[in-house]
Amino acid sequence: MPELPEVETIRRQLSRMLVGKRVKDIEVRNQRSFLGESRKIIGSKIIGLTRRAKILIIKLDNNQFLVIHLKMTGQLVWQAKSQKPKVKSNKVDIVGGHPDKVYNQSLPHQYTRIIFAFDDGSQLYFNDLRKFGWLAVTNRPEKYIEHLGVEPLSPEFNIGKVQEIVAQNPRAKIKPLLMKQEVIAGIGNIYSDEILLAARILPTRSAGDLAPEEIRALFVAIPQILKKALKMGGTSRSDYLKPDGSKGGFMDYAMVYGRRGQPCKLCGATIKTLKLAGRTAHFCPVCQR
DNA sequence: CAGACTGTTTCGCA
DNA sequence: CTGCGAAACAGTCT
Repeated sequence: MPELPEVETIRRQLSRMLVGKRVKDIEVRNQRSFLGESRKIIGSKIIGLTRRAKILIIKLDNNQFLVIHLKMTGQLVWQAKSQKPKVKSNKVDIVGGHPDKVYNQSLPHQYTRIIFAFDDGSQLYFNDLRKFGWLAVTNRPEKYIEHLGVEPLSPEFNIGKVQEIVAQNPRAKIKPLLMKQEVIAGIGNIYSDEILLAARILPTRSAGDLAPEEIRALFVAIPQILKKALKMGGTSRSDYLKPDGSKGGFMDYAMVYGRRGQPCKLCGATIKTLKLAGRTAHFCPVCQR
């Protein structure tokens, strides 16, 4: 699924496409993908999009909100009036997981769970192969985000905050800690691996064992990696697409993620993996200590 | 062919 | 506290 850079990319693109449009109709093709009552936003106008962690929040003009979590395989693909479907493959190498081809077909398709129609004839498709993602209509979007930790690209994310996080979780392994949404919001498996390489820290290290200079390296690496990914439009491994149907470009820049057995781009040593908290951690045994 | 894997999150249990 | 496994689900990889 999209992590913070992917969701932020989607937010920026969708803002341009959706703000000012009125919701004309909503087709719920999979009931479990939709929470709340869709009729509460039919006829309402979209006035803004915000993001918290990996959650997208669309504000409407009647004090209702559409809250979206794409989870593992969710996509939001927008299509202008009477245009041909824009989902198309490009020359990104697929490393594994889900191939393009299940999603590379005209819309809607068998994985299209929700379809929004707007007053200008454009449409927004929510596709989700594994059905883990969801959309919710609510007048209290806070309840979906109040448990989340600091936003890593906000001013509140400073060196003191990182020191505090480490001090409060001394026994936690650093990779699972980075992915803990109630601690730092928005980092998932890909970027935790990339951040730890940039900071030269092994994923198995305990937070409490980090030297002050390593804590500083982490503080620098977190926004640095996330901003770089944002600049590339996010990472497309297989499922993730930007709302215009194109792919993110970060995968080509990944230093460790998805590169098991390949040479480290920094030192040439072979990239290794191990399982940590149920997730695969990729790391360079030479660069990271 | 079976079992292991996959970008997430939450919950129960050890 | 910490961490693991399982559960939502569907498809590919080994």
